[in-house]
Amino acid sequence: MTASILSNNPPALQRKTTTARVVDLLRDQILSGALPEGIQLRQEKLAAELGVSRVPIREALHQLEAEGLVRQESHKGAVVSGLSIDDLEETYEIRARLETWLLELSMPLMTAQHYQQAEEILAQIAEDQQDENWSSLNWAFHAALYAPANRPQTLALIRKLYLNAYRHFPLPIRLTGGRERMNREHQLLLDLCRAGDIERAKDHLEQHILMGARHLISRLKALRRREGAPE
Amino acid sequence: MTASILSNNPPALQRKTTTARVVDLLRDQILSGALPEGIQLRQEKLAAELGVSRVPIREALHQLEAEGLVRQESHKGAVVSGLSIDDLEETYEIRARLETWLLELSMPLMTAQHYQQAEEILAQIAEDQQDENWSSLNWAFHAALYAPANRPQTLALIRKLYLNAYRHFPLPIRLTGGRERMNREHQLLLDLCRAGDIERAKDHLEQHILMGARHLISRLKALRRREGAPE
DNA sequence: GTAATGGAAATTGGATCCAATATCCAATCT
DNA sequence: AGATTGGATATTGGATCCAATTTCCATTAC
Repeated sequence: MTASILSNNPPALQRKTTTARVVDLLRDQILSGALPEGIQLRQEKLAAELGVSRVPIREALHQLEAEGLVRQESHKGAVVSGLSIDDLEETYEIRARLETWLLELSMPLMTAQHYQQAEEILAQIAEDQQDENWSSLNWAFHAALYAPANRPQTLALIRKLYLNAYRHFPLPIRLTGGRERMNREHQLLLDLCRAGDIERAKDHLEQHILMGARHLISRLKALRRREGAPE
Repeated sequence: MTASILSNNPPALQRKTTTARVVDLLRDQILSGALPEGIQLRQEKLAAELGVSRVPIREALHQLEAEGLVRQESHKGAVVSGLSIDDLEETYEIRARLETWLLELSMPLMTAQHYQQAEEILAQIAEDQQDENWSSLNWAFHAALYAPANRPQTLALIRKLYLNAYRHFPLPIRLTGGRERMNREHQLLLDLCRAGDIERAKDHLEQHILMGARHLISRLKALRRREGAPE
């Protein structure tokens, strides 16, 4: 390839700096799993592939390190970081706490329009037969439920946890409980919201999140066992 | 001054990279309030003061940007970021949620040793007449209560929120409710833990956090009103 | 007098060059 | 043979140099 996966320069104005675009690109690749956990990120290689010098690469790596997506050691370079099983479990517990809270704040403020919007996202999920956009649609559904709570920082935090937890898994593993169960749970959650039953909705959401975590973790454990002792 | 606030090189080995030390230094200065919200960070000036080239400065700024401590715009440089009042309030709400949760997990696992440790921190706070270490001791007390829960990620997250919220205020403002009230609340919280009364302990902790937020915010509002419209 | 314009100075962004450290492999010693 | 050492190679870290953008101020037009 010639120069530049990056050079999709917006025709009119190129507002973003090279470093920022490198950050965005690498973040996408990591969160999507294209750059899997544990892989070495060589500065020169990346620079060549993206058609830039090493400087923006280095600045990008520092930024990603602060975001927790890569780890760097002094003269050894950058590696895409992973999550231990304990970390993963904890991440889901935090999500369960914060999401049930946002739902509680949100429910009294929900209007027909909100229900409508959530319903549409569920319809999109149903249409998405190949699950190409499953992850982002799933997030969109959750986010739609919490929107009325108007807690942008919390929402951003949860989103970060969500993406960071999911990224490690190839798609088949993410849909642990099966599409149908997921869809049923989402629909039930939305129905409980419509009914205004805050307690049951919270309980259900908590189960939804923690069950997902449990399935994911058991699959992951099995996977890692099969692979022997992955360093 | 000659070269280098940084050059406290550990006599034996200098393990850390220059960039990392710049990050640590700037983070400390920002979180301690030495570099106040809104101040411009000129790369060349910093480089000269620290006795290094601009490269590690730039990498450090990118890292701090990812941590949310500074904001950068394309050719305009870096500015120490602030929190809006809404953001501040939200931060405290998140803390209230997560900390009451950790306390709930923690309490059944607490032993005499944990009580002892917390008590010692309270003693240190009492001794610290000038409140030099008030902020870190206050955090240490909270962290000590949550230690048995064994949720390192959550604890790190809360700590980050804590520091990021407090940094904007000069010390007198932080101790909004007055030393005595703070100490009384801490002592009561610890007593409730000893008594094993989870519900009351959680309630009290929540009030402790949210009241602190309310006082802080009202003081801050007054302060900003007095200053006219600070950009 | 005020607004607009042009250009110099200041500042950031990116590339290249050099130094420091780590890694790898062959030669040597036990 | 296996461990160890020494040096070549690869890779990262830091400094300097150049280009691009913004900021500021003086000049000009109205």
